[in-house]
Amino acid sequence: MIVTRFAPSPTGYLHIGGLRTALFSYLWARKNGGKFLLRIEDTDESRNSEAATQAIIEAFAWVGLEHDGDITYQSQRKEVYAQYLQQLLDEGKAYYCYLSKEELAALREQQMAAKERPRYDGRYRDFDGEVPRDIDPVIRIKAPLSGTMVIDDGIKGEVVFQAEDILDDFIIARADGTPTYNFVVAIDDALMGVTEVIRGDDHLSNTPKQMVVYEALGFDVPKFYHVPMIHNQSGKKLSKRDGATDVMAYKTMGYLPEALLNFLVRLGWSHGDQEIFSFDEMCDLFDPKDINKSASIYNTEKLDWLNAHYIKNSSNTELATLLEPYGITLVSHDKKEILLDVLKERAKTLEEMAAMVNEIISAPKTYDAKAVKKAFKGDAKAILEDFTMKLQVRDDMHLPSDYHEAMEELVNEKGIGFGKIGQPLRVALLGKLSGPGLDTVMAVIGKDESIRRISNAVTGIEI
RNA sequence: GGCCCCAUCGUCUAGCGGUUAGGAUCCAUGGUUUUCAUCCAUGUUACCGGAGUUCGAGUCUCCGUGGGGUCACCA
Repeated sequence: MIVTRFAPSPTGYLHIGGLRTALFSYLWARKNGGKFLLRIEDTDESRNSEAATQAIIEAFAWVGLEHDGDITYQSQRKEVYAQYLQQLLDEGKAYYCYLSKEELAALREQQMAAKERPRYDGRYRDFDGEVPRDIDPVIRIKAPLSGTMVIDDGIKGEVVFQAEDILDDFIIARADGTPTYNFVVAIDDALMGVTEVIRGDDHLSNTPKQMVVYEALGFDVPKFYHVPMIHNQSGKKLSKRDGATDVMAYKTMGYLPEALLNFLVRLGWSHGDQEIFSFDEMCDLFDPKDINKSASIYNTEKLDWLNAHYIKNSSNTELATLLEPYGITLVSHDKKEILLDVLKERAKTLEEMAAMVNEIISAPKTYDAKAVKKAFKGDAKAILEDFTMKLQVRDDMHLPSDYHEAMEELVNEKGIGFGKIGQPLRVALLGKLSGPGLDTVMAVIGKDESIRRISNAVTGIEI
């Protein structure tokens, strides 16, 4: 069975890049009828926070990625790591190293000065002399110091490292006894039964170290897929400092989770020319072999387009609910269908849509000066007053077509173009020259409110 | 700097030895719309450079160049 995982360290919100690798892992598990596990890498107590863990869970919930089984917390597995540490010590595959931090730093400086690669020199590897007192030792693992390490990566292909280029006896437990990342990752992935590790390719150079651990402990090495980074506009690795990378910020800005996922799945992955993927389609079609080898630049132009697409295809009931966090209450509005039918063709985000609702529902507080100048010339006011009379004599005004007829009648009687009435009317109703069809606007706000706004404009606008 | 990865329109990408190098987005223009947006149509724009292999190279090889990642008692 295929088992994948997402293993964030809870140091802040979940960001876009993390969500994408999580999505890839999720899809690959679903596609294969396998499991997708979630592990919180909270071994560094000084940097972790419970709030960050909650933020990650909240983001997962919002986009609808469900992990299988319970969440694994590394902070709750200290005994497990201690046990394997002891095992390696007992088997002579790891050893205590009494080199102090200061001595290590000095060694590194010396090597750098000599233009050598900074690395631990192995002085305690087979040490049987007198052990220094007053030093809490770290534990180092015996790594192969020659030979080649080969990663059969599902995306990059075969990646070959020379052990002497990249390895030394690296630290697997700190002086305070806590285990380090490369050690616990390997243990947890093995114990959790993870068969496919899909992660950012910034981890590619960590992989040989983890392979050392797998081998020392006799675990099977999983299949690795190192996904190319997402870069920011300046071509560097996308980080939390780049802004607008908090997944939940996209909710606030009015993006739909299906749009965000569709956007992310196409960043670095493709299935021919297809652009639109439903969640089910993604699960069905995703394959890591179709992931690109090169990094992509983060650019949300396409996200806006996708979001507009998914808004258009949402039901009015769904939209009414989604607009509520923006202070829009439409459930009981008798013209909500008409309003939403029109607005969902126009909005790129829910936030934008909410603003559009407000522009229609509430009377304009100000009139755009340019719009007034353009629309209120000649006999505009007279035409508006004529139109008011047309409205007043009509009953049963409900549909946009009812208002359209009234406008049509007026332009026909007066022998004028639609613009003659449309322009000033638009300013009167909305305060500006753009917006949805006037017949729709009037149908939504009703006859009385329409007349009120027109009369306000006629008396309130100075020409 | 060492090691590793990468390289097609501005951006996301298709291509897997023979194509007028395709799609999407963005942008521009036209149509639809009383306006704006939507929608539809059209258009501009790309194989990093150089050798080699081959009848033929965006595709394979090598060398450059450029970009990125990583080198912790962080994860």
